[in-house]
Amino acid sequence: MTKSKTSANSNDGEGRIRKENMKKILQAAEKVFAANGFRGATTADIADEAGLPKANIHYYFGTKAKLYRTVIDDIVELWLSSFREISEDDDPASTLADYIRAKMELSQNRPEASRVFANELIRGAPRIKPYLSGDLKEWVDHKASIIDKWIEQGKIAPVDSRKLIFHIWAMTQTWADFEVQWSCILGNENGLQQSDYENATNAIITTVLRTCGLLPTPPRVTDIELPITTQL
Amino acid sequence: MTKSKTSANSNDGEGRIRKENMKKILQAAEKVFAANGFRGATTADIADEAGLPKANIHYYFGTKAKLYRTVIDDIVELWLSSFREISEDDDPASTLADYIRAKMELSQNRPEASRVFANELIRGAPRIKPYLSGDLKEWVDHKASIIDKWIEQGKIAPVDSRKLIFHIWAMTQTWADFEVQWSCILGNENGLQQSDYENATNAIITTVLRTCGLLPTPPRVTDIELPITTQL
DNA sequence: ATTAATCTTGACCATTTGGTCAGATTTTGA
DNA sequence: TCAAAATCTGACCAAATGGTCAAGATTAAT
Repeated sequence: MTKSKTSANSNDGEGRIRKENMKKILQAAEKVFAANGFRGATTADIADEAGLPKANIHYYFGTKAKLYRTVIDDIVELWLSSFREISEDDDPASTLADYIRAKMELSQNRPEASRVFANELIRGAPRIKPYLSGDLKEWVDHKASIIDKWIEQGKIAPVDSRKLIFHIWAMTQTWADFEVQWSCILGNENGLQQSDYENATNAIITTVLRTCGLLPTPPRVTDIELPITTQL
Repeated sequence: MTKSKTSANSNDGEGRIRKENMKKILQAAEKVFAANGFRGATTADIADEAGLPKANIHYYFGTKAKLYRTVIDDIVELWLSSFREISEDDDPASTLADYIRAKMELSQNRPEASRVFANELIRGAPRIKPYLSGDLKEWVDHKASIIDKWIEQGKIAPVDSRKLIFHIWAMTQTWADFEVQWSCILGNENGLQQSDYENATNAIITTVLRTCGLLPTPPRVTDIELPITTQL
């Protein structure tokens, strides 16, 4: 009735404390799960990383398994939502290049998310198989069908569309998952530089566009369709 | 002095029992470490997998860390030894194709080895950084220099040789590390088929050769050298 | 100011974990 | 055959782990 003083001087939401702490915990959890996998991560580590007592983690999330589940679900949502819709009328070259850039930005800005996911996959995806066979499969099927249409329309060279998608993922995610390997080999033990990501992005775009016959590169090239010739 | 009866009826080595058990344990350890990472793996799991009591594992390897170290070292040795030497006089197309095939065979036949390594890298490679910056960097530097010579000689199109190697690794190893993801998306929840590996191998070879301007594909192509054009 | 709801936290517990050990068993070598 | 060397293993331990809880502290709402 009486206009309560605040309740939200800037409407930053009900349960302010709750929201803030859950966020802190989720960020810490992503980091620790990325670095140790589900079994290797400890709630004590997560609590330390979040700067909260361990009991607090359980107050908000119940069990380690539920916390992990939340982290994974957030990542999946990020994954699926962060790429624009595409259609068969889009320009293949710029669409593919944009997609590769977006994935590389994720690798650079959210490497831990990528690693949590990688950990889960390496273990055989015990807790996300349904998602792989469901939403993710649908997503890939849909994108692949568009690529196939591009091929039919003679817009790009014949390629195995699903494998093209897989290999784009492999090349982009490797820069997050195995960052340490690439930085060591490039002679930078302290991590990759901005320029490394830029070069890598360009290299991947080049590879994918050449694969699709979209870059007038090595020897000159024009746009014709021809039978898929793969064997050496 | 007296010619001892056997000591090895078929010379399968001194310490037969020792050798056999260590092998059993190492195989079990590779599996368990691959599936759980170092911290997530338990010596009890490894013992079960090996069919031996836990104390036996410690009898042969001392600590979990030493066992892990041995597993990693074996994998590194396998890695570095399983590709033939190459020289600038070799034919680029067949050399690259052979290399990709060899890597894919490793992915198919020793997926757990690949996953142990992947686990280690995701964690920031705490125990193998020296190897990454040492032997592995040298290996890559050497191969990259040969690719660069091919470019100079006009045998292949201009490419970023190190990134080419990285991306070959990424594309080939993803079929071991993330097998479950690809099989789910391809609609085969029970794992990949022989034909999947074959198709993937061909897709990767195609991609790499097109990247290097070595496949007369999309639109027809002849073998000329031209300036590096990478930006979209 | 008061009270209900929310949040905080040290202490605690049962289970799991890496690792040890001493005594028993098997293998080896002459 | 027989003793030394190697192997085996159940029982055990201290530390770490996921999780609980009850009592206090803080915040929110009137």
